Amino acid sequence: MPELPEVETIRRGLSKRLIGQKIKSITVLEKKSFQIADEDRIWLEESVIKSVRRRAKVLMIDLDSDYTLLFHLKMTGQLIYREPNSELTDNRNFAAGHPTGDWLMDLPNKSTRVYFEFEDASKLFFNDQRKFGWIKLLPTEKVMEQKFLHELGPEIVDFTQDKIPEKISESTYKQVLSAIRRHNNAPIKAVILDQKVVAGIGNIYADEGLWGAKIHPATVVKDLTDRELRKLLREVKASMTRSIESGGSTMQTFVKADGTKGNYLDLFANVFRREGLPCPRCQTEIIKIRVAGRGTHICPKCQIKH
DNA sequence: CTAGGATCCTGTCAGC
DNA sequence: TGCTGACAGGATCCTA
Repeated sequence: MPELPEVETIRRGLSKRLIGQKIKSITVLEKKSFQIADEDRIWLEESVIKSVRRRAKVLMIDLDSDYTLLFHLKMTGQLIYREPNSELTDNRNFAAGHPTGDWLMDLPNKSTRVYFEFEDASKLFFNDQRKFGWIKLLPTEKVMEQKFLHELGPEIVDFTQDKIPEKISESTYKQVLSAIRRHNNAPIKAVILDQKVVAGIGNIYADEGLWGAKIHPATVVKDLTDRELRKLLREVKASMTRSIESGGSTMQTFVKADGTKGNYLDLFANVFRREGLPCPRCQTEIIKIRVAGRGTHICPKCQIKH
């Protein structure tokens, strides 16, 4: 579920709240979600959080023990930070990730897999309905050697900057285009979802970018020009930027000011989960199809297969 | 090497 | 009201 913009939103939110905090205790309710050996726990308890980083969809919390906690939220992960004795919507609190009502519930609940308590009595809950997500611990200097991080393709731009860069660098274009072209017979949507080709694109931003570039997701790579592929990367980047700048999938966007439930996709999405609604460009009804084994949303008029 | 499908899990929703 | 199957904002593993 959470893609690069969602994880970046979490990074920004937790960075403000966690740096300098000392871990007092960790409660593991689901072993599968906490892939850390008992003997390595000494690197966690009593350690202080130094920084919060991100690479692709992986969140990294660096500790003063020179170990790093790694989080992957996969489809249904959430991170929920709560101050003691505070109202749920108090802006000292923070929740982001898969948008469900867990954000507003007493915690831990049945989806809570692991939670951390800090010295000031604040808590960080890792909730994950489907249990695909995980937490790992590695020496900080070994983090980037891990296969799943080492093999990642480039990010389109550096989204961790406060001011997100306007332009994609020429070296990134070249690197990503040559990686895309290694999959000449595959549908373009499948290729941009491959984290080894380009890091951080998931189902939402794939659909949004393809709509922006007017490319049918089932078009095979060899039928696309470099110009079309460059346009696609620009559109993905624009959609991700709008998502991050609108606050992403946070509790603040989930609960509207009048108390009703909002949908953060409304803040930036043109096609994703909008089947049956008019295309914002040509008013044709958006349809849902299957491409690369994933639900896929397109405008059947704007996005014609080559 | 690439391409495509099954798989890990829990919950929800449409259709009978 | 059950029940059943499809599906879900991810990525790996297996086979051809």
